[in-house]
Amino acid sequence: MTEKKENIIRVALELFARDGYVNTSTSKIARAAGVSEGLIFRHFTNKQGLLDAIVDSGLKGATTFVGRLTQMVDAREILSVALELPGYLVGEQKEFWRLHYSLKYQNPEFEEKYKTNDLFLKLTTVIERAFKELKYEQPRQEAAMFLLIIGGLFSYLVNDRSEEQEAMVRFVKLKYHL
Amino acid sequence: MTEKKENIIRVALELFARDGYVNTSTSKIARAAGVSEGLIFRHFTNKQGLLDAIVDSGLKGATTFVGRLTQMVDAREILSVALELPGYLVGEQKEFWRLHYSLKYQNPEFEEKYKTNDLFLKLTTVIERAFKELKYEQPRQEAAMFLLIIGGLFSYLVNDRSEEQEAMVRFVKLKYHL
DNA sequence: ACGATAAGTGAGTGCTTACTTACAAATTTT
DNA sequence: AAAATTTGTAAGTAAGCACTCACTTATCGT
Repeated sequence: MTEKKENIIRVALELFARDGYVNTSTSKIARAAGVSEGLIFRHFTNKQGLLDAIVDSGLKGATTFVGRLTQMVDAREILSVALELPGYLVGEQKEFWRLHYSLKYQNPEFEEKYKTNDLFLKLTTVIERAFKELKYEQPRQEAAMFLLIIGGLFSYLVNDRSEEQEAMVRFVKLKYHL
Repeated sequence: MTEKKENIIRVALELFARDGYVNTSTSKIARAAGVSEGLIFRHFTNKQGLLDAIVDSGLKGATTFVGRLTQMVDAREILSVALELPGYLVGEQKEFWRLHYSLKYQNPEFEEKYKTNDLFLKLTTVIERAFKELKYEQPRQEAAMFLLIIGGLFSYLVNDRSEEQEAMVRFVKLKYHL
């Protein structure tokens, strides 16, 4: 991976996250990255290809995190670590997760295309298992609600409300005796 | 309001919600609405003006609903009705709420511009008051978490998952003894 | 019936868009 | 060191964009 190619990816993520995918032209990206516009197409074929490269690399962090979760055994630990998922992921890739949300509500095919639902499903399964082990009466529903809260934590962080996110994590841990 | 003007608004909402604001050109709207493109600008000055008209009218339902909530006295009724907010609003204006979410994550100035935060704050206040009256230990945090769940209900509905939304409403009502 | 205002049209306008092409320079392979 | 491949550029291109303008048609108060 040449330096210029890395530049393109880095700058494109920045602009996509700030202004949105559709509002960011390839000429803007080229200018900001200090390369010719043609180079974008040499490396990524088209604008969508550039987005694909960004999303693929961005989802890796989430995939490994969820992978680690599925291997844990202690139910309380699973729930506790799952609660820290948003803070962990957004902490090191905030721009990517902003972009993720803007794409999700703009492009209906987004989720299936990048298989974020698979990831989500895995997360659901492992959380449901934890609630089952903790003898909650409706583990499936508990898991769904827990995931709603985790989703909310994401949106806190993506919208620069990290204090509220931290307070909420503490509060939820208390509520669930974690 | 002439029939053609109404047509423009209706069709534009449909296309904005389906394809996104930026991806929908004024010429497409004109064609789909059966009017000349110039008429859009005669009535709404520019494309943003058309969006403003759509959002202003779309937010009215939410405003009156929250207004009614603030006048209720019974704490349990407040929480119960608040839980039905997403179903009620999305039920009759699903396209608008899809659009709302896509704009929210695309345009950073969206919330302040249309004052949706005011609405959200009012909702927070009334729910916190309800939890206080019900003698919950941390009414502020309880309210924040309750709102996270309500936000999740919105995203269920906007993504065509109404069964999950209904199941969740029932489950939450049970959990909070509503 | 008339004059004014509002509603509506359609052919432009200049600009930006994603993308291509022909070519040059750098790097790697043999 | 020659050949082949990869990386890079600059100047296009056609299509689409939001918006304008000169104009016609309909509505309506007097």
